[in-house]
Amino acid sequence: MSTKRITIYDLAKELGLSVSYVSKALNGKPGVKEEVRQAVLKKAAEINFKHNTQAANLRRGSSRTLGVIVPQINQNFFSDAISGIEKACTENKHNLIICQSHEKSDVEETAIETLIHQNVDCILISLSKETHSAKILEQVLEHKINVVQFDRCDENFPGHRVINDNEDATYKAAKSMIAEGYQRLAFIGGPLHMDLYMNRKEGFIRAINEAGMHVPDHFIVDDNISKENAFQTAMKLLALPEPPDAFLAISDLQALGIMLAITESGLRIPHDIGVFGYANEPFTEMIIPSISSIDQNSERLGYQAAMVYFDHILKNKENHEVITKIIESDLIIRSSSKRSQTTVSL
Amino acid sequence: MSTKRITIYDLAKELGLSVSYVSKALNGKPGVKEEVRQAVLKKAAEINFKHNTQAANLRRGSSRTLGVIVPQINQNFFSDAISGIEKACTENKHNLIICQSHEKSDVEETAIETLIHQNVDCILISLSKETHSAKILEQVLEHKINVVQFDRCDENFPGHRVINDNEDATYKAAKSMIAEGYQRLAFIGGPLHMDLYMNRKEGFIRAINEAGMHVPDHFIVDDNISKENAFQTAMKLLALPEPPDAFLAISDLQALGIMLAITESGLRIPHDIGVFGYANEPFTEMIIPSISSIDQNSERLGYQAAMVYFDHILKNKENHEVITKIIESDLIIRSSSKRSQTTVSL
DNA sequence: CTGAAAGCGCTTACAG
DNA sequence: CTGAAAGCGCTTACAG
Repeated sequence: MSTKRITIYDLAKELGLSVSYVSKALNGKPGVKEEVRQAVLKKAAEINFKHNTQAANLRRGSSRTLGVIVPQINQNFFSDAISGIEKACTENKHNLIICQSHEKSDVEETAIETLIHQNVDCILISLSKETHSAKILEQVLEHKINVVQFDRCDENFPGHRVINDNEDATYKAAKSMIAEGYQRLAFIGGPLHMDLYMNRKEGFIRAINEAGMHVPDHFIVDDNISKENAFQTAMKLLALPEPPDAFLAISDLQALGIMLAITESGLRIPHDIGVFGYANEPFTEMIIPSISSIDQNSERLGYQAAMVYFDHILKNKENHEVITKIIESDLIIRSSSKRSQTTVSL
Repeated sequence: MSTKRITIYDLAKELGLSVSYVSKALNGKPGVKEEVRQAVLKKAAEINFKHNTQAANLRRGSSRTLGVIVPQINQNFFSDAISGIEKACTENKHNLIICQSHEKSDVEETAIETLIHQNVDCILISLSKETHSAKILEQVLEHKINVVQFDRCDENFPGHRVINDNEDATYKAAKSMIAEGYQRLAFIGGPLHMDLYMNRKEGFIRAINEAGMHVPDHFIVDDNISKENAFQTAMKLLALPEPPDAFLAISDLQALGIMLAITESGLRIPHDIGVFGYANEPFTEMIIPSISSIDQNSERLGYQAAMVYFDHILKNKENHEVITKIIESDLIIRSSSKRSQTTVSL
């Protein structure tokens, strides 16, 4: 029943040429007369020949395929990063296999195994929340597969990485809030075992110190990553005799939780209390008041992560220099942190 | 420089067995002593052998890989559908290659070419907005690659499809608005060359007719798919001497644009005007007022699309029956269409 | 229960 | 400019 696939043999026979010559013609290798090449291409289209990439990969020893593992594709940061990776792959004629870890380190390990089995040339990875140490990645290297970490990296795993200017981003966000006249800033952070959350916290502290401000210890809350946690924490802080008058969060969902708490406490945003989010998720500009946030330029980040492979690893195989690229993020100031001039729009 | 990959030959040599026997042991084929199988597995782990899936696929003639093409992965409907497809693939030990058409039919064609080159066993596709006819899919079939369409299908291309109960969803939504006391319903639709938009329109009309209501022709506007278009249209309709008192949209972004127009016209939602969206995007419950919408159960839809391949195509190759699965969607009634009892929450 | 041999569809030295 | 042969890493009849 299963009709056989049309191969390069069929093509060669049709044309009365040798298989190896046809292969060269198809691949645009030198030493093939241009007319012959055109004839081969024409006949290929005619008999509906499709090159079998997998067979070629097997012979060539490289798959021309990258793998990417992210916690979740349904977060804009990651789907945009993937779009950037895709773009780099298309430009460089590579394929991409996308895997999700769903924030679980065992699923992450399975994904890595799969990508090894698939013989990918390089794995781009943003670690799951659960992953405290990226030892698995060493196994990948043993298989001569390259690794580029992006966004969520393990600092103990030495290797290429592409990240945001996390410290600088929160530093600038905090400074902008101080400039708006907020005096008692609180910081709602993430789990400190992840570098990026640590850095975001440090940026906040730097801005505070530079301004000569004092922030009570209990105004800095780590490992508070969900909307619900942030809501609870904000409720508690707002009930204090001396509550904060501004919140800096490390995610937009946190910011949303905080805003809910502020409204519930009968206070106004940004008049009484200012709020700053992180990631610039689409909903930040859809709600009222719109949420100030930090755009991570995630598509560019993804693109650059893939380009570490194409520009660097692929081109100079001897050079074992480790690359670190920093992608600048942008401050997006909207209503939620703009005390000086309150505008309301949908 | 490039250390050679560890192959089944190395494994066989280490164990003093034949290559073919080791292969059988690894694949759990019958006719291998259990102790031998265990020994092989143990040694494989020991010398860090990783099975080369691509080589096996080449020999076996099937890639055990599915390909999925969606317009955009950064829309929740699609990323959730992909999660469902992934789940089905994992359960059935298949791999998945994800491609985006970015709503362009030429990119879509390239993606299809890529998947053919990758020798996938089946392509799951939701067509791009630009694709008026899915002739390319016929080419896929010529290559003995199966096709399952989901969500956005070409009705002229005969084949398996998994879709929502689009007609029923808008029918129910419209009925719920009528029950809330809205009298003059308007429908802001999509491009009619896509079945699903046509069906959504038909559902609306059925509800109207059943209620014995009259809807003026200019209250039904097709091909108005963006937020901006919907905004403009709503502005125009609201300026009429006899404006609508409710809007049914076929996307949440449209609903948002409509709400903006209502607010701008100095009217209140849902008191003066009701709004119903479609797709149940996360932001619908984040804004005030929250938007009533239709949950498409997209993860289940994706899962079922993949299961058409696993349950049906893979298992009975002789049986050429064409499958159509309908995934029921759920009405999610929130503030924007609830006139009887107005609740406000963040 | 175990193994020798052919072949999946290509590409890459090598030879002419 | 053109071609014959080997081999990428597996699996699958077939034979014993």
